[in-house]
Amino acid sequence: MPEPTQTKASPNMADTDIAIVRIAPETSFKNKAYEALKEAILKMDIYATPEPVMLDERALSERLGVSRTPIREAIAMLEQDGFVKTVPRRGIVVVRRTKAEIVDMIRAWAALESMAARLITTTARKKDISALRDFFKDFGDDRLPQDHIEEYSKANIAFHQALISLSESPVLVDLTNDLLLHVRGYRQLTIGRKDRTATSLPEHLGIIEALEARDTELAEKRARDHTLGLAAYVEAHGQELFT
Amino acid sequence: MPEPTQTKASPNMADTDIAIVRIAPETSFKNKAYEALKEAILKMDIYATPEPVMLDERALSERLGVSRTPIREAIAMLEQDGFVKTVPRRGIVVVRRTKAEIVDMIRAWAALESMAARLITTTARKKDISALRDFFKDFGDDRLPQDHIEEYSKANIAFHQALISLSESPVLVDLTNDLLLHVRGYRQLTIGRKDRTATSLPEHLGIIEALEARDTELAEKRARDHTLGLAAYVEAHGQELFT
DNA sequence: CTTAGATTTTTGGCATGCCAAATACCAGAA
DNA sequence: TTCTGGTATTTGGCATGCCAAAAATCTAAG
Repeated sequence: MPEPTQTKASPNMADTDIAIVRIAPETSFKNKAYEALKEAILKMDIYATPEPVMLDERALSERLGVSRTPIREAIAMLEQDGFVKTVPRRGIVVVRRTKAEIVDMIRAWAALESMAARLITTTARKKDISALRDFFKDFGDDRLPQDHIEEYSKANIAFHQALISLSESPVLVDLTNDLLLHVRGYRQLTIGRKDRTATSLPEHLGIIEALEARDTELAEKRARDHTLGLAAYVEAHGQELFT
Repeated sequence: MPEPTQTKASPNMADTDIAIVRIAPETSFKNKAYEALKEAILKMDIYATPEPVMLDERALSERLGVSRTPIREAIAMLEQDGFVKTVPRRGIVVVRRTKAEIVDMIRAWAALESMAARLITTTARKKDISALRDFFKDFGDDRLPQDHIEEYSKANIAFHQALISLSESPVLVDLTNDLLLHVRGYRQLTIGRKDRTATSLPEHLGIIEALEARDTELAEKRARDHTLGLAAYVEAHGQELFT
């Protein structure tokens, strides 16, 4: 039986072949809980308090208005992501990354982004590459990034995500997004620092130029060195975040 | 209350401060199920049959002798890994990767491995680098890899994993291991192909030499190009796997 | 007041059962 | 025979309740 999953449709139905895919499966409580918890974890400043942040299944199920079952499934998913760790009979703790781990993640990010840069030089359209400049159109000699750090930081992240998207590589996009979620907590405190912001914008423009020039090796190198620079910066100046 | 989670220990206990962490929490059914299912999925040849492979919660719980609850949690974890996908009221399907996805994963792998090569040139010990040759000590002009494909394929994977481990970067190790698990199904059918095996060993030796020479850029390039070569090979010759 | 020991409470792990959606199956009409 | 409508079954989603381990609390001896 060649097509066991497809019931034979009536003739006038098969010919029209209307493009209906499937009705919205309206996400389950499990997925809703996963999204809600993930957002909550990312929003909280895990590194503010010295005590580990704990989660309670029953409290969460009450807060979200569902039973513990979907909560537990969501927790299992978050544990796979590395956001929480459940200690048997002890509790669920929100994972805190060490400086070394953050630096390590940024290095992996650099690797993935430099590969994205490679791919872009061979496949992306000129128009799309040039559009990357738009993220920084609000900044210039008359409006320095270091004077609008919060705003520039947002543009910065958006630029990097758009850059990687241009590679049209789902794997690179997904992996870097995951890494970014873990690094973001620190990123708020480091990427926007004035001393680094000053060099950031020219480096970004340099990456774009190399991409436009279809210079694969140079684009890769600039993308890599730029992000490795961030890693080195965090490694050198991120100490105060881990007191 | 500064330390609410820590009971005040008796003096003679606190002074010794013995390095006992915690007795083995003997993995839960959830984790056992996760490992068992993961191994089962990796072991089966998903690409052999044209019909999608389905899993059944109840059948699995019966097979493993536990209730559905830990099974469902394990399934949720596997879904995060991208090994299965549960379709709301339809079933749990083992995910089949397209050729494009596999190629994409191999490219990401190339990115991560080339970064590992970079790091190794600056941190690894000479002794450990040279030890990488041992994986291929059973092969040479008198015993060609293409004549012992199965054996060489194993050595090949072991070499790559050992290489990345030398970077001492947990993130790179974990990410590449995850990617390898997804690619492995294809790898059995492609990495061992004679036409590619012939060039594989010299390339590996070339990587090792660059690492020993502490030539960061060259090591990175050789590691990247080697794995990108595999990606290009799969893209060009892997068609028969997706009939 | 300190501390060892018993007791209560908390917390995650897990089994069980019901529900609704989707499917498979079946009988009757054309 | 073929198609249609309805029914039984399958399947994942979820709520509930009990259990044991660990922690917190209480109690009484010193």
